Amino acid sequence: MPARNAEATRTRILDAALAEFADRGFAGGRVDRVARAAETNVRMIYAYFGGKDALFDAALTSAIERMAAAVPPRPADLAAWAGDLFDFHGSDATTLRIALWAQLERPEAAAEPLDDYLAKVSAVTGASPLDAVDVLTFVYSLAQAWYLTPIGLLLSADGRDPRDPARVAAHREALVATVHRLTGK
Amino acid sequence: MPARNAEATRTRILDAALAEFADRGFAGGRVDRVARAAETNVRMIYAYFGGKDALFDAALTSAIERMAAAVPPRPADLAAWAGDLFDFHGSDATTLRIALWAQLERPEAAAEPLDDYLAKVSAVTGASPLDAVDVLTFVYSLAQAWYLTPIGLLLSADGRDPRDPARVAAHREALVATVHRLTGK
DNA sequence: ACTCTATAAGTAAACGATTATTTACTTAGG
DNA sequence: CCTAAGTAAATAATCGTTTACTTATAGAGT
Repeated sequence: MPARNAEATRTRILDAALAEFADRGFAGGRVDRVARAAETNVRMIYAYFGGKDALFDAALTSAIERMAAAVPPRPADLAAWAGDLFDFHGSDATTLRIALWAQLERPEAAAEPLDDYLAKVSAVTGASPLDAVDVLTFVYSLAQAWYLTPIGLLLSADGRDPRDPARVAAHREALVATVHRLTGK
Repeated sequence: MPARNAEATRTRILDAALAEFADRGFAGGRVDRVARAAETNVRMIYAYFGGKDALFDAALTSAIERMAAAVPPRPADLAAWAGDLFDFHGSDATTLRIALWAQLERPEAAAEPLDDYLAKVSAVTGASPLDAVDVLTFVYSLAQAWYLTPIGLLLSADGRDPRDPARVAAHREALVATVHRLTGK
């Protein structure tokens, strides 16, 4: 391992950028903070990625590729797929957050990476009384619902602690059952 | 109508801030742009609201109060409520966007205003096999699903144009039917 | 009615701190 | 020793906030 490693530096920048943008968004994300977290300097970011815009897009694409790899499309069993997505977002909020931010701040860039992934799911949606794309948006949305709900709201409206693993597991069960019913059993 | 009107100026600032923050978020929102849109100057914003943080919170609360007034809670008919929410967000994306941004950028401030509103819905959830809070998060999420889906994704995955009113109406029907089934008919 | 004035409403400009981006320079390695 | 990798520092623009100032308006005292 040489002291100078372009590939490794690029990867460190990408990882740091993903963490930064998922946490603070594009407008709130700081280039010099990414450089410090990646143990390099801003000049390298511009050398490898061109600018803040391109860095964000690269981080977004990277995150969605990881999700696609960790949670493969399962068009034949959407309920199981929803459960997988739920677990994935529960173990790490990064992907959900950067995707949300992309949707709000850079809607053009938001579509492309998700496109390939979700298209595979909508391709074969089994036998449902509903339109395939409607089902897809519903299922994808249901899998995120828990994490999009303000925690303070859950704390006050629910009798149980939303951070309790048992509570989360209960919601997961409700999710899988709901998608099951939604897709026509 | 006097040339000097504190109440009117305050209202203009609040409306301009809501539009600005819904469009660009907290970090991306600019105080001087709000001042210009409100036909006043930044000093007034600090006189009336104290600072950017408090201005955002005031705009968020204002937006959710408008939503609560326009789409009253209907715990007895969640499917109809979901349809109302869908129509509301379809006619104006402001509330959905600023709420999403608040959830990402200011999670502490995000909960409170929504709290009262959604608590009323979850209070009486009729007869459902699922937990009341689970149902609430599902229904609220389903009503937003269409607008949280990247338009580019819909354009490529769906055979129909997602901006076509007929297509939107079809999704609305699917939404109401789904919530109906979800709440145990 | 009529000033006079205290105070609220409004404005312009500057301050100080950041921020994305670039220029100029240094160093390691084949 | 030449090129790619890495670094430091400057640039130029921007942004939230404050200071210092001006103007209108309502009400008290005559």
